[in-house]
Amino acid sequence: MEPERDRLYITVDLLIMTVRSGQLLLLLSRRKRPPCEGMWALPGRFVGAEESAEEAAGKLLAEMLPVPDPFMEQVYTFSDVARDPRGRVVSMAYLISVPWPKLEPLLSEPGTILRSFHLTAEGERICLTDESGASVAEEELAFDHARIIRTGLMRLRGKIDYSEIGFRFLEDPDAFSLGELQSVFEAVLDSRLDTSNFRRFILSRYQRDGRLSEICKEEKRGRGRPAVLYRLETGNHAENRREEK
Amino acid sequence: MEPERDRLYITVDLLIMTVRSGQLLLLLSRRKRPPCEGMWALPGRFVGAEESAEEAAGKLLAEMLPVPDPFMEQVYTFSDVARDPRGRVVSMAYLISVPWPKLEPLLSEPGTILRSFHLTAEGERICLTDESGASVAEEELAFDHARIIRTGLMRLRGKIDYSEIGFRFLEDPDAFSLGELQSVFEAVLDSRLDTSNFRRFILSRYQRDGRLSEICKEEKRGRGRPAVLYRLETGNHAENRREEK
DNA sequence: GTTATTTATGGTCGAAGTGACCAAAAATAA
DNA sequence: TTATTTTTGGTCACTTCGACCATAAATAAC
Repeated sequence: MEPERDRLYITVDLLIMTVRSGQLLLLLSRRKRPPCEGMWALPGRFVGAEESAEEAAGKLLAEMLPVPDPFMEQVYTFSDVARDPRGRVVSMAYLISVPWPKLEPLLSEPGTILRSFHLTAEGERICLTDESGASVAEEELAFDHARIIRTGLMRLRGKIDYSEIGFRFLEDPDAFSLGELQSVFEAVLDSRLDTSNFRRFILSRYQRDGRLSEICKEEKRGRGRPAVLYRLETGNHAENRREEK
Repeated sequence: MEPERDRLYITVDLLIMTVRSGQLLLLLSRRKRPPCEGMWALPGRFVGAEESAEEAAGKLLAEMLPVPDPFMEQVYTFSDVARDPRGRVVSMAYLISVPWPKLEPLLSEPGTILRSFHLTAEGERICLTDESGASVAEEELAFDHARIIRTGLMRLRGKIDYSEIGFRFLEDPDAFSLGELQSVFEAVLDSRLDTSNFRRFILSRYQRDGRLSEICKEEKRGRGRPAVLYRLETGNHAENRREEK
């Protein structure tokens, strides 16, 4: 698709995030074409005239990473005039939470161009780090994607302790331990949490209204004492409260 | 402007809100043209190819209601395929907080087509009430504007107790009493608050870091004991935390 | 097999915050 | 002068939260 001047286009850009061994990962691909050729970019796609942005984002995700039952959430819409040198392109950003075990086999498939980067933030600047430790500077990111990533990360961090988005990174929301959940929170917030306090927080918040229930304790992997497994009823609870600058 | 088929358009729709005597008001205008002729609608405008959505929203506001230093905030972007019968129109909603004393003279000017409605919510449904008590049903609202209004109201309510948005409804952010601020909160939340607890909440939150400071006590209108006046430093504090469903 | 290590679970303690009150001060209205 | 209204300040019980500590139950090390 070649954009025309004097016309206005909409794209969706995906913030595909996952948590692997205590680290928050973001998926980027290297641009093969100008503009911004060779730079790292969020996967994106133009929105067609016959589809909603949600549908466009869903289709793009299905093409690139056919994960079952993906969790998508609109983050923000970026409409600066000069954000795309090709012309007038408005970008709607969607945040997608994927459990790492579902993502990992898809990433190693031959056709995949997506690569994962460890995502953190230092003050206002985001930090993206390669598997080898090499970091991607904000200047190496295409368009205004650094800003989009920053917005998405702040959104995720802001929502994690009052919405269910943290649970969407769990391999199996019907059988997880509190330790696994804590690991997700620590990866997202990039800080260590007190295990005992975290347990109290989660249980008091979700077990009170019966959405979090103990399931039969199975024998589990890992070193220490085996953990009780829980299940979250993904009810349509009131989950709208706070927002972006 | 006449939309073409097979093309995609972007509009901004404004949620202009104010607080008058303890009530939250929203501005609507009656549509003069099809589609949705005769129905109540949010003021809106197409986004041109040479302007950002923020600029478009600012221009529209300046044309219709030239309030000084308006406070705008992007709420959400609505992109359902069938939301506009003319074709493919994506709407970006902006929330605008205006002090009633600045708004009132503009509303009574001859050219103004905007009218104010008392906005509340009963569960999932919004309630819009005329000055005379007559209510506007969700079905009398154009397009998907009922949904947009609902999203905006929830956003406002969710942010009011941790962001500075409540202060933007005050006539003078450099000289207000806690009673005036409480009245704003009560209007937005549509519930009564305990005066003493509200005072403690605001002072502990904003006075601690020096952003809220007492100013010299002027003689003031009203009945009871005269109030101490405060001033808020509208610093660029971290105000991004939580978001929409 | 015994000991160290790791992870999970449970609890305490004090600081801070919150909701429901009460009371007094300082103005106006009756 | 008295009643009413609004502001200001305070108490008290309850909850929440951060920083700890202790124990249980598994594996890893020796």
